[in-house]
Amino acid sequence: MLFRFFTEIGIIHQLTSTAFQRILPHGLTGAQFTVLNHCVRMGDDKTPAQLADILQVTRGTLSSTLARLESKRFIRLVPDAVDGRSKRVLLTTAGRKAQEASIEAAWPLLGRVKTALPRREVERQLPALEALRGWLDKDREG
Amino acid sequence: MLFRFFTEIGIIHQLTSTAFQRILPHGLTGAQFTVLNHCVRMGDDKTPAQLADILQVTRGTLSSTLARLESKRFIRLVPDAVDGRSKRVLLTTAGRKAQEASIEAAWPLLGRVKTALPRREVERQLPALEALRGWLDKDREG
DNA sequence: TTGACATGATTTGATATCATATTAAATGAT
DNA sequence: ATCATTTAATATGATATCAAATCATGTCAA
Repeated sequence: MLFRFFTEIGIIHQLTSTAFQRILPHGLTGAQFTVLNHCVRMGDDKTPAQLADILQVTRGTLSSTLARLESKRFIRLVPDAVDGRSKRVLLTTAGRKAQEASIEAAWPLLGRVKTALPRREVERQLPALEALRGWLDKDREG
Repeated sequence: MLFRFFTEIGIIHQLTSTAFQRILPHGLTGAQFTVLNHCVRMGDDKTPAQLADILQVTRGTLSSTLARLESKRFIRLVPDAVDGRSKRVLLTTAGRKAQEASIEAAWPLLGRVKTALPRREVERQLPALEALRGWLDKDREG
């Protein structure tokens, strides 16, 4: 039962993330978009370590994603002024535009999904998912 | 809102699949376990193409997972008797034991998760997730 | 002050995954 | 019968991901 639940979650993630990836512009991947999107919506100027914690990936993984975004000139990695070990992730104008173009491109896909998943259904499920995510995050550390 | 929903799904999948992977025996990965588990529960003797459709991965992806399982002697790939292009995936005794050992090893993890996600909550959510998965699968093809 | 430990970023090695290309075998039309 | 198309499996190249290792810098205690 519980197993079935997580299997469904896994397949839904699989299907949606590859569908989403196919429509992204500039050869962006889902992971790359996630970074850009966070910077646009929650602000940039965070360290890679902070970003990795927020996005729930390892620092090594994020390091490689940041390198690809930097080579596309969508972010810049600048040394931190006070801590010599640290860096800061800054969104470029091109990066902001790429995020906007991605949202734009996702419209048709989101529209289709809405027909299968009405707003009230999302509202019904989201709190439980958020709670579960929070618990899993805590359990992982403890 | 819809975006948030899929973000939560993605992170939950991320966290649970790596936690699960850490407890798996024999260096099994989640993808490898998924194949063994399907063979045990739904029967083996399917072709790679059938299995790929069921598990919602591409044939190329499954091909590589099957190669690893075969090198661990957990499955055998035998030529199909009637169709010269095709093969059959057969579970070995060692493969069946590995699936059992995996289930065994997952008990503590599942127990912990149950405290955060009671059975009635799963029952409440599962139908909607299954419906969504079915819809996504259809949409992907059409 | 210096040596031990902690922290930030990166690198490496393994696996998963997709898209695309390739090869082999079956099927179908002419 | 032969050629074109379809289908099965595999191979290739790119990216994501984790775990573990490495390297540089910072911090703290003796």
